[in-house]
Amino acid sequence: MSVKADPATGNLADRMARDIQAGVFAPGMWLKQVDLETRYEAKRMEVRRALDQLALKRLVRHVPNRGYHVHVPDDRQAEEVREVRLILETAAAGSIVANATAADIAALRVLAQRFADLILEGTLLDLYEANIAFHAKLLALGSNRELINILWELRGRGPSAPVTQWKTRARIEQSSREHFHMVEAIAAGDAGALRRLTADHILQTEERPPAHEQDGA
Amino acid sequence: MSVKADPATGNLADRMARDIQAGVFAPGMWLKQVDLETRYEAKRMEVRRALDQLALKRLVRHVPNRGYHVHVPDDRQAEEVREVRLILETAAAGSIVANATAADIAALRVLAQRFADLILEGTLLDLYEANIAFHAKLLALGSNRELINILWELRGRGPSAPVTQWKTRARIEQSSREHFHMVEAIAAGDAGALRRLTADHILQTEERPPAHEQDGA
DNA sequence: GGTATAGAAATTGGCGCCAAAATTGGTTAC
DNA sequence: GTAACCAATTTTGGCGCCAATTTCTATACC
Repeated sequence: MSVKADPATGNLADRMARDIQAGVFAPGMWLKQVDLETRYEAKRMEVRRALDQLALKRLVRHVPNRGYHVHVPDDRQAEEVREVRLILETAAAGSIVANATAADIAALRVLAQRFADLILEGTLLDLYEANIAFHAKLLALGSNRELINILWELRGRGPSAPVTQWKTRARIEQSSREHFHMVEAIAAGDAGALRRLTADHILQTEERPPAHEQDGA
Repeated sequence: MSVKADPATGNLADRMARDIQAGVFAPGMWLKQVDLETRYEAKRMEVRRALDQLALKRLVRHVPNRGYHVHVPDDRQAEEVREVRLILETAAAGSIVANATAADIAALRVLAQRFADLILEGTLLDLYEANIAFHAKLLALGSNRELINILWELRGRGPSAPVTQWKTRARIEQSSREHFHMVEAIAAGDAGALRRLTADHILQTEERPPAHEQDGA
């Protein structure tokens, strides 16, 4: 696919963020400004600005006089990010269920299906994009925009999905099943089930038999 | 007061952020680069970089070819920020209580007392600093650093305390009392009480009679 | 043969200058 | 007297150049 000619500064940081998340740049890799210039067809200053923004978001680390390299989250940080995501996504579950219209649910089913289809036919990058699309649509249903923003930002801080999360085909397929289960929970108006499924999805715990007990918090 | 000669770039953004929060720059005010240059004794480029960082943190807004102005959070956003803070700070309460040593509690008492003393003797800015110090020490007890970072950043996004939160002397005194109550809850090892007090502190609800029922989530 | 050192190439990062755009103030026409 | 228009000043923002620092390479010495 061709690189779109969209040289907006803010957009460059986003594009680079996506590429980092998608695993185009390996963790720890040094990002040389000249390379980025040619790769994104951007001016030197835009590259520098984008790198500063990414450094502020902790996606890259800045070492004075050495440059910027892709940040490698240690285990502790990864675990902490998961914990915060767990807190916030479960907190958002209520309003997601409350706000979802029939059209929203249909759209989510389409996105979940697209992800499922791409397991066989698509590349890992396609899969990554489809996953992002599903979760974007899902989160957009929440009523608290600040919460959504933070979650979106937080998603970038964890380890990139293709590299560490989707290690095995089985794991990807489980993710896909979880997507469908989440949609069904929303369709059923069952916020508690959505919370439970979201927690499993983030923590990547093994699939449970359908539980009926009400465990709050 | 003299401006310290600390021209670290990242630090400049923080100093400006503090000044915005403290109300030095009125909401909506245009921040002219030359003024900032002289005020902070910084180079033009540092100012620009700091402004970009603040724009990314949503503390200022950037209008192309017009400049940067202090962001005015609308009511909806302010409410949403409060909601997220509520979720996260109550979530942190558990580990705060668990981690607090006797020395920590003593330190918190000192900081709460300093705030109380400054109600009479200090300026509004002193009060602001003391409040920050208390909450910094409090949050630092949490074990999840990511959560602490987000909360700290979130604090900047809400309306500045002196301008909108501490409207009346009575309100400030209630805040001070709540500080002490929070310390006592920690000393007693009562996470539930700390959660409740934190919620009240953020929402600025009226003081309740000491409740005993267990209301989770 | 391996290591240390010096020189060369490359990379980052800062500074100043200048053009484009906007605001201000004054002047003129209606 | 008011409104519109035009000129002058101010302000932002981009571009290119160059210095400081680091990394790579080749040579010499142990």
